[in-house]
Amino acid sequence: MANISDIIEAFLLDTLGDDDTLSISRNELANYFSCAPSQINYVLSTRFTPERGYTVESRRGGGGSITVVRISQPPHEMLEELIGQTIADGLDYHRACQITDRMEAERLLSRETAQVLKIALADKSLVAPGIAKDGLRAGIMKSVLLYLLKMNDDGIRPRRV
Amino acid sequence: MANISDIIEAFLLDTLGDDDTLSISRNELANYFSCAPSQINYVLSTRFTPERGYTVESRRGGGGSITVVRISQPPHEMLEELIGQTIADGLDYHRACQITDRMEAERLLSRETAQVLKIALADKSLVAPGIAKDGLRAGIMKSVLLYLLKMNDDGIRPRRV
DNA sequence: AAGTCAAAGGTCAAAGAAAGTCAAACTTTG
DNA sequence: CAAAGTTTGACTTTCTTTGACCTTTGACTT
Repeated sequence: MANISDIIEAFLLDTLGDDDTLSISRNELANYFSCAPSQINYVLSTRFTPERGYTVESRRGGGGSITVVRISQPPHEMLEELIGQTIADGLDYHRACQITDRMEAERLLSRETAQVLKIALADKSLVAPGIAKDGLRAGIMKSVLLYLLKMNDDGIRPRRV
Repeated sequence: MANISDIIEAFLLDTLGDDDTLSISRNELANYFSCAPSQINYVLSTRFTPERGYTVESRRGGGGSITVVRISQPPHEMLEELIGQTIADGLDYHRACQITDRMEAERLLSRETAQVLKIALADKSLVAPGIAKDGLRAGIMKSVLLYLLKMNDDGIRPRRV
């Protein structure tokens, strides 16, 4: 955690607090952290992405600024979107973690469940000689997402399968 | 016992002490012990395995580092037993559900997590042409069980995998 | 209204900083 | 001696930092 990017990310999240929008000046921020202004763009484009539930807007010119927006989306919409992305063509572990983290952040999964799901989807867990793990992962993830979608749609508490 | 790997292992264990996570810089460590950086990977992959109660996380790039996470100090008997059975010769869905239910009953898993796990282990989630699903299931279940040793042993907050 | 210009922010690629992989060489051990 | 375990180093991948150059915008002239 000794890199500037993480620190700036933390700062932004903290400043954001419970609000869902935050406007700042790129130059001021860069100055505050004594880094190149483009560093701010780097942080924004790697951490405040739609995948993680954020959007960034900005205006140039005098008095311009950057606005970070937390996206709020109804659960089933988000799930559908994630399912769409998952079907595509396999899911590597990294992306699987992103999706899981996102679901956790959106309270669609408890911390524990998210954790266990990640374990289940890890390369180590998927012992499949000669089989594309990414495809396997996609299949599992999709099932889980569909299950959550269903739960969510009819508000039923999870029960025996 | 005078080989570097053992010494590094001892050092890490000692530094870990009573904590359950330890972050270090691979290069610094290698430098400290005057060995090749990849030696550290060797130590981690042979000694800090899930079987022995550890997992390892890492990040590359500037400010990157390696984190060793202790899953469990003393292996828990019931889980060990289950793991043993699981490794044996594959796991059909039915048996997977039994184990999952048992874990739920033992309060090792919440209802939600148990549910999601079952979904993940269902036949239809495991799209693997020509691969023994039972073997796959065993691998996944084994990983999850190993992970759970930690929550059970010391109720520590789950963290990133 | 058109032109000018400084003040924002944006882009991109190169350099730097870690960590990961893998196979070959070497050492121990049964 | 053969098998198993270690050690090394060359090469790869991923992530971060920096800086040079580009585009947009609004205010201020003329």
